[in-house]
Order: sequence, then C-alpha cells, then structure tokens
Amino acid sequence: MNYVSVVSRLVTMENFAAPGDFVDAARQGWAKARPELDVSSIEVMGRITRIGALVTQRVEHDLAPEDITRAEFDLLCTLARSGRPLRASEVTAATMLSGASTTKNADRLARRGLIERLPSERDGRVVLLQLTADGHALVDRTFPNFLARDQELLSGLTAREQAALAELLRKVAMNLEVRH
Amino acid sequence: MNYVSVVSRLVTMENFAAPGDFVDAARQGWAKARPELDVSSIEVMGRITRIGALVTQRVEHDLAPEDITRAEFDLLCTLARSGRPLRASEVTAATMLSGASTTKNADRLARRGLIERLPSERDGRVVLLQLTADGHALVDRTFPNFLARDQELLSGLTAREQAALAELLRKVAMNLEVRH
DNA sequence: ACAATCTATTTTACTAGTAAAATAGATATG
DNA sequence: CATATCTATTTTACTAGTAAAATAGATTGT
Repeated sequence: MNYVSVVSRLVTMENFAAPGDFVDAARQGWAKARPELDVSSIEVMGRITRIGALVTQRVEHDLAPEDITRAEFDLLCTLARSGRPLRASEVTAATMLSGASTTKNADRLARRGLIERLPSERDGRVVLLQLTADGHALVDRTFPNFLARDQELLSGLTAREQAALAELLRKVAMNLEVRH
Repeated sequence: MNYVSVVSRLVTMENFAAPGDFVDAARQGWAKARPELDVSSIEVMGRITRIGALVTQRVEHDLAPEDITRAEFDLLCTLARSGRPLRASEVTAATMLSGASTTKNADRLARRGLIERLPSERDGRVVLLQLTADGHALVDRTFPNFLARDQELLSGLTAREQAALAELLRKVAMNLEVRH
C-alpha cells in the first residue's frame, strides 16, 4: 500500500462512515485526541468487553419471554451441566455474582419450582441447590437455542478460525484467572 | 495423539483438577451431562463473556479509589477521544447504556465538575456534554494505567497472536453489530 | 400558522446486584 | 468441654441501571 492509498483510506474512514466496528472508531478517536498513547490493546480488550456486553444484552432479550433473568438462567445451566447438587458457594464461584445474589436468584427459582434447596448431611451450614424436573425441562428446551444463536455469530469464521480464536482466548482467560 | 494419550488426558483432566480455564471445565460438564449437544460455540462465546465480566470487575475495582464507576469513566473516555462535545444521545449510543443512565451519570459527573452540559444552538432539545479541565486531567492521569493493565493481560501472546486475535474478534464484532 | 406528530432528554417507579452485618453451624485450642 | 474463632448462607440497607411516562422543543402536512 503506497502513500496515496493510505491517505485515501484515512480520508474515506473519517469522512464517509464505516470504519469497521466500534473499536476501530474508538481507536481512531484516540489516535487523533492522544496520538502519544499506545492504545493497541483495545483492539483485543475493547472488542472483548464490547462483544460481551452485546451478547449479554441479546441473551437477556431472548430470555424475557421465559420471564427469567440471565443470572437465573446461568444458575440453572450451572446446575444442569454439573450433574449433581451444588453448594450455594459453588454456584457463586461459577456465576461471577456475589453470594447475596445467589441467595436471591435461588429464592426466586425455588419459588417458581425450578430448583430445590437441600440440606447437606455433612455440614448444617451448607445449602445444596439442585434442579427440579421443571428446571431440567426449561434448560433442555431453551439452552439449545442459545447454542444455535452463538453458532450463528461465529458463522463468518471458518472452523479453523474458530479453533484459533478459542485457543487465543483460552490463553487470555488463563492469564486472567490466575490473578483471581 | 493415539488412543492411550487421549484417554490419559481425559482421565487427568477429570480426576486431577486444572482442566484449563473456566470454559474447559464447563464444556466437560456439558459433555457428560448432555453428550448429544454440540457446545463447541462456548469455546469462543463463553470465554468472551467470561473475560469481559472479569475485566469489567477489575476495572471497577481499580476505579474505586477515584470514587467513580466504570460507566462514568466510560462516559469520560468517550468524550476524551471524541475531541468535541457530544450529544447525550451520542454518548448513550457509544456506552451501551440507556438514555436514563446517561442522564444520571452526566448529573453526577457535572456535580463533581468533571463535565459540563451545554445547550445546542441548533436544537433546543439537545444537551451537549463536554469535559472540563478537571475531567481531561482525570482521563490523562488514569487512562494510561488501564492501557498498561490491558497490555499486561495480553503479555502471554506474541504481537502476531495479538493481531490475529484482534482481527478474528473484529469479524465477530461486525457480525454482531449489523444485527443492532 | 397551527395542530398533529416526532424526537431528545429527564423524571419516576421499579428491578438487579452488592457490601457489610447478622445468623447459625463447624472447628480448633487450651 | 467450653469458648473462641472460622465458615456458609441469609438479611439489610444501599447503589446502578432501566422501561415507560413526562417534558419540551422540532418538524410536517395542510
């Protein structure tokens, strides 16, 4: 790419919209406003938080007809994939919410008959949470739709690209999780 | 990899902890609980939402000493990189929050003297938001720290890997953004 | 020009999430 | 074998975010 095409690309991007995605626009903004800053890391981290927020909103929207929040659905899915009753504290660790939220979400799901609270035989402080038949049914009915929606989002990528992306994200995730 | 090594890897991962990151554990759970489901898409989407949530929490924690929320900081950074006063509705579009939240956040930031509200000359309904000198100073003082933290998270990846990751994420982001 | 309609922001009334205190059961120590 | 300390969960008191109503200014059609 020569000087002219670089310039014409910049002019195009500034004056005639469509500079790629949200993060491309943000990066261009920083390049102009604070040219001395190296903002290259937002190419990855900005996109991750942006995509994460958009996907979360979409999931919430799709769950509205079930009259269930994303956090409650997350709790149900955590129990569904664990195959055994989990302690409230295990659910808290898996869902990234506070213990107080786990109590609240478990209350609402129990009132709706989607989960049950069991006492632990070993430890009287512990509350075990497990899906009821209705809870299992809800997960079995709705979870595949979310998988399909996710696949759709990745449909622009080849299988090889999806695998490469997953592997790169695993590295970032592991780096992040070791720091708590 | 032969049959034995596959089996030994599975056994290792099930019985001796450390199956990689959070998503590896979740995927194994689904594989056992619902072997008929193709949950491969969570390798990407699950990691994006997980990393997004962890990074968001970390940013909130790091902003606590400034007595400012992540949403407020996001508003300040949006103004800082735009280089001109923005309409409240432009800020709303950039921050992924509701208009009501923009009003609330702008209220608090204006009370603290970090932004100013200006009337638009063209349209009496419009409120323009712009940084004060104090607001600029706060962004200049703190934003570089967040860039450094983000770079640290990506330090396990080569420059080539970071570029590949950014490019793959851009594809996903653009696919998502065209669907609103 | 003037009602009808549209649009940008704010206000109101509400829900979700949290930190810290309270509660209750387990464990350790003298 | 108490009693002090630790741990798991719940309750309380609060903050952040939102949808929908209210407000106020712009636009459109006649």
